[in-house]
Amino acid sequence: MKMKRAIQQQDKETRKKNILQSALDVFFNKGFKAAKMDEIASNANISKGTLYLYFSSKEQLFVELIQQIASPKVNQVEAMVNNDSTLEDKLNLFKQHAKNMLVDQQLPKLMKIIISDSGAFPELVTTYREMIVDRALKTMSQIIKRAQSNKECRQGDPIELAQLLVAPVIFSAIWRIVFEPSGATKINIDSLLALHINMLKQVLIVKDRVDEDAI
Amino acid sequence: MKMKRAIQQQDKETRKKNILQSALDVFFNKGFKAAKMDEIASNANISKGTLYLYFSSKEQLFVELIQQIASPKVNQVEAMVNNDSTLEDKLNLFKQHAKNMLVDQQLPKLMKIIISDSGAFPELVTTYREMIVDRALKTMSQIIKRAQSNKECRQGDPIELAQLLVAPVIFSAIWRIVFEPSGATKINIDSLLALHINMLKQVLIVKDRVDEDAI
Amino acid sequence: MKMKRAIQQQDKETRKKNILQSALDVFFNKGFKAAKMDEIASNANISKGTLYLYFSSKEQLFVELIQQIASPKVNQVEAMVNNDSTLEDKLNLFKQHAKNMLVDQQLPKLMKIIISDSGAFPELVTTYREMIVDRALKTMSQIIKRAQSNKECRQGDPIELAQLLVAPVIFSAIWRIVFEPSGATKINIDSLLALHINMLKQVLIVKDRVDEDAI
Amino acid sequence: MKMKRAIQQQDKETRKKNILQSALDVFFNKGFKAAKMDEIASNANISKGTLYLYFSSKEQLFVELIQQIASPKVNQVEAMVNNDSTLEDKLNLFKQHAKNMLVDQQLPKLMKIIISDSGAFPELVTTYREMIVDRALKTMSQIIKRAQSNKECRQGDPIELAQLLVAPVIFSAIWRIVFEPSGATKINIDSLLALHINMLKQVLIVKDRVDEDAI
DNA sequence: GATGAATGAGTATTCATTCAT
DNA sequence: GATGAATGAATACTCATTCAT
Repeated sequence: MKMKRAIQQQDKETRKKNILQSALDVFFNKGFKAAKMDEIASNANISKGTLYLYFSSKEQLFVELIQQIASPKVNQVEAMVNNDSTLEDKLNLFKQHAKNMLVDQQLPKLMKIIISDSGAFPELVTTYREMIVDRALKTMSQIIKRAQSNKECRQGDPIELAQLLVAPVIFSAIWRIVFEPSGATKINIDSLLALHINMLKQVLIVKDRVDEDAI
Repeated sequence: MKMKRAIQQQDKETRKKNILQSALDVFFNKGFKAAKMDEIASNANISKGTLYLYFSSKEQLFVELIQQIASPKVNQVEAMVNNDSTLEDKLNLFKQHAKNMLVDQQLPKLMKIIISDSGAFPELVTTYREMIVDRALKTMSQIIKRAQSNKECRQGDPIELAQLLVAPVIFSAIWRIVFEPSGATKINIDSLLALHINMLKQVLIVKDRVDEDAI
Repeated sequence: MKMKRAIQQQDKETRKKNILQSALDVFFNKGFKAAKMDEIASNANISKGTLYLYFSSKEQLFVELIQQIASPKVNQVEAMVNNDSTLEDKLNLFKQHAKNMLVDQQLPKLMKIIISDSGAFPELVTTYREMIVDRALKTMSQIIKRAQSNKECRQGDPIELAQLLVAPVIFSAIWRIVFEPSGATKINIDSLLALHINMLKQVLIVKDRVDEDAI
Repeated sequence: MKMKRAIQQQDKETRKKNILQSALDVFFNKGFKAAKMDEIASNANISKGTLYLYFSSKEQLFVELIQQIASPKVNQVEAMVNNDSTLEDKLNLFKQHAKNMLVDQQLPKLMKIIISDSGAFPELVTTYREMIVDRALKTMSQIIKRAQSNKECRQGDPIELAQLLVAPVIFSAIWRIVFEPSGATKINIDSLLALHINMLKQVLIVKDRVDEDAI
């Protein structure tokens, strides 16, 4: 059965979105090499030929998929720092963003794809890291650095502190993506992140009174 | 040139080890689907045909590889709990084990393979998780639970505390495996784990009474 | 952008001519199999769909192209014989016709197509041969035969003499079509044909005086 | 049914020859684009996979085929000039070589392939032309030039004379390759070449003195 | 009538697996 | 036991043809 034609530019964009969504599923489940263009096409309810009207090759589809997903996330990450509340507020905000990201799953799925196909697409890993990962960690470490100069935060390498802040989010992402589908106990994201952030606040945030700090 | 025949049982085992090591490299770098039996064979200095004298199929080689690597790790993990020192000692020990694991890279590589091919081998993920991950987390959480009943450790869900304990190790593993080859700043494992464990000690360990500690 | 409708019969014919011209270029450059309908269409400034309003298939377009080009040539060839001048005049006329044909290139291009796709279209080769080649050779051989009975021309198989007359034209056509585009020294058609015809005249034409002929 | 294995280097060469022979047939009949690797393989009584053990791609097979056929011909052509007999002897020798070439058909088939796929492989045309065609024509024109300086041959551009010498051979090749399979009257090569060479001798060869000739 | 989006049969190429040597 | 030549199923990609707009 023939698909309705996408004559309008708008329809074409929609069609492209459908294909990218289907591609995300298939690349995510199978990895680049094992993903079949046929499967991506039929999951998007189009024929193989139509796929090639929108993307000139498997590789181009793959690369564009990564970019489409990754791009909007950059700003979200950056948004967190343009906000001059207290460190505590920022940690709370981070918790919220992290939760959304984990629930939405797009970024975790992307992460899984990147991990899987890092060997075959080293440039992609570089791009993704520079665009998202380095940026996010840099943003976080700047927040911490600023808080440290305010005496709001305890001392310690800001980059390593940012890594420790982020680690449980990565852990949760992998858990959900890799282990839960195979029957693992589900992680309670809310609870885990709350515990994580609470503990961090306890160690990081300097209480105003000098004497309390004197451990 | 023909390879020497592996007449002795011992030689056979050595040959198998070589193949598995080669397979680990190739599966790790390419993923299951993109890995070529030819490459695994030639990296092990044997012919393609010989490969099939030791493993009946690519899939069987893959499965056996996972098991061969995973099995010995189970005991290492379990060893940590058979030791009734203080929580602080145990956290130090964990730090040491974690560092070794990250330096040795076998387990991180296995982790990458599992993540990559989880879609194609769900049973394998289950096995790996039950054998290693669940066991490790359960062990950690038991340590914490015990410490909590000793009043040595603050309250909080022991499983989630174990997850937070483990998270930076996972993070470091992924960083080293995925990002460092593509040019990321290298993680200082020692320093990061030290910071992590120190912070954890600060929040978790209950200082009983000042005088007891001072002995 | 939509093309103007070819409402008038005249427009239709023009459109068809355009398509055939475009098809000639493409079939000539690529051969039947490698020629793309898309390219033929866009070179004719119409859409792929429109092509099918004029020709029901690639094959039909091909066949019709051959016929369209070949047909008018038949009469040109035949025209040469309906002319009762001397053999020398006829050879001069042949030289002129040959030169025009080589300069115009349509027939040489057709020849290249026929050679290339003879395997796939044997009936076409038959048609083309019967319509053009056999006819031309027969015409030539009749001229020669007639001249022989006039004692204007030396003896010898008229068909073979016709073939030898034509051979340098075929040679020149191939040279121009195949070799010149890849950098070969250009043939000087005028000069080559003049030499050819002069030499032929020397051997063929019987000078009036009996004693000179007595070799 | 599996083919016997080519273990010895010699067997491999034989296998390669078989494939090239099959490829010649198929490329000759269909042209490069329409030729199917499957057909080449099955005509050589091997599987498609085996083809790729000997040639890495269709294009490489094509190029190697051209070279394999063309290379040995170069020397044959050159051989004609290393011989300091009279021009008449050389023309007779040429007649003989030309006949052999036409009967053997390998070079005519190659010529047809070159003509057909000249558009897609311009470098190949260049190579073939430089290796064979230019060389042959240059050889012929040198023979003529030398004969002209000996006063053995009449004046005229040696290159054009060489082209006229060669033209009927090209004509015959095309006739046999393209027209005879579709039912054309067969050319009598012997007779046509004899007539051609005789006529050439008449115009070209300068009879020194009547009495010398009369011995 | 004209368009070009959609289709799917057709083809080059790869690679796990077999098995004659 | 070891080898690597042979196989053919599997898969990315192309392009003639159709037909909704």
